[in-house]
Amino acid sequence: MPRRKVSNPLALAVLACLAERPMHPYEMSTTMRERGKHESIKLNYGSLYSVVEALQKHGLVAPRETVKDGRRPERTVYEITAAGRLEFVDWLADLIGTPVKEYQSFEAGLSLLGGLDPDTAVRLLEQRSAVLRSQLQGGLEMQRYAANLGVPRLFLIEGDYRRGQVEAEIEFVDKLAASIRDGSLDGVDLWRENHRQYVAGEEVTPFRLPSEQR
Amino acid sequence: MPRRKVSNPLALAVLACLAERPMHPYEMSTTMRERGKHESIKLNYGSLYSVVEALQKHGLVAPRETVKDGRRPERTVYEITAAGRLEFVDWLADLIGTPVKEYQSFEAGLSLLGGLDPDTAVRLLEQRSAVLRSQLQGGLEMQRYAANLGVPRLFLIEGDYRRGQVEAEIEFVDKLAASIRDGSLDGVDLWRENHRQYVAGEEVTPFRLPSEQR
DNA sequence: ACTCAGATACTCGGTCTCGAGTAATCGAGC
DNA sequence: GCTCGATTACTCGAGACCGAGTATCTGAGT
Repeated sequence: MPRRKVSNPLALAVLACLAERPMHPYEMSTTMRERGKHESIKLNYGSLYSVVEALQKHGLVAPRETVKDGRRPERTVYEITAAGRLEFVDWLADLIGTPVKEYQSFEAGLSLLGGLDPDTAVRLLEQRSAVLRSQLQGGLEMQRYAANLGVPRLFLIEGDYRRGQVEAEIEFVDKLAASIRDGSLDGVDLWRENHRQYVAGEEVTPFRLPSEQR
Repeated sequence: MPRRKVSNPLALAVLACLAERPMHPYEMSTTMRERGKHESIKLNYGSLYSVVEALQKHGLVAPRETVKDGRRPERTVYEITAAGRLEFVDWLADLIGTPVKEYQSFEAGLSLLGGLDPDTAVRLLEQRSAVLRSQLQGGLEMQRYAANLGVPRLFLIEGDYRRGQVEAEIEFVDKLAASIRDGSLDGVDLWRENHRQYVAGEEVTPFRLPSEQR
């Protein structure tokens, strides 16, 4: 059983919306989009409806009324319950106060970097750096624009966080590329040799710790 | 249809293992653990076997032999195919060269930070910072230990990346906590006022852009 | 020689996720 | 007043994911 009865972060966003006022699911989705929350919390319809249903099953939200409007599909308006408010702050506190390990695809890629040849790796890292830089640029403009509209910084901190992470990643990527290029990274010689064997069709001698040497 | 026939990163690790030599699934799992790859790529048995099956279905790996050893469950040894090798480098190149947006739970939490009261938020951010610092410490020791054993840096870069990300996060968290505490973050006054209303049972006046003001 | 923890090797079915698909209504423009 | 694309609002089934559970074997200790 997962730590929480409903574990999709989208459920937290649903609780956040309903903490403000009752809504029907589709309205939650538009609200989230308007406020840019979908940049931080994955939103898709399938999950939205199943998450609301799950929240209801656990008594964290409750249907308040179902409006039938012409022959349109009826909208069910939900409200948050007392238990839902508790769950909301508890969950949120958890997210902020307790870091959890998350698996990122770039990290996965890095851990297998040896599977590429060094020159290709450098080229790709440089490409990544360039894309990250332009994303960073875009993010900054977005933030300046929002600030101009008068949105308080408080509502833009996710962006600040993201920016910090991207900046750190750029720094890392650039340094890594450089250290492969100039051979200063410990292990590149070995790496180069392995790939030479590989393209030559020879058997590749995998790395062994001194202690594992037979 | 996802970008790749098999999209679980674990499949990439499987290809990486088989690129080295034929193996049976369980051996892949132990190999990954020995090399610490499970820190970067989520590994669990259920996924492992279904992923191998999926790879086989798409012709990226093929069973080489099934060994029956006493009355133990038989082990099926797989090998990588030519198509599998192509997929491996192509996928890996993609992971390294092209950043993708990933949803992190802390970012989700930050985007809803307004749901906590400011003083609680500060307390939780301080707590997070402390945990991150100790994780960072642990990671550094691990790395020093591995370096002492003679593992080339090349095989530890995931850790370097992670460290950079954690350091950036600590910096962000500390700055954010400070700016809430001393009130220098634009929007805290509003935030405080909202929570005052909230605990007083008054109706909370949500933030509106000047342009949305009625 | 017996026991029992730990390693080996995998299976299974329930839950969660996804996103394309459906179907009705609104409204701008001819 | 008609058409067509955008918006509103939700449904559904295929497939991914998970991790507890099963069954066997090895080997250290008594």
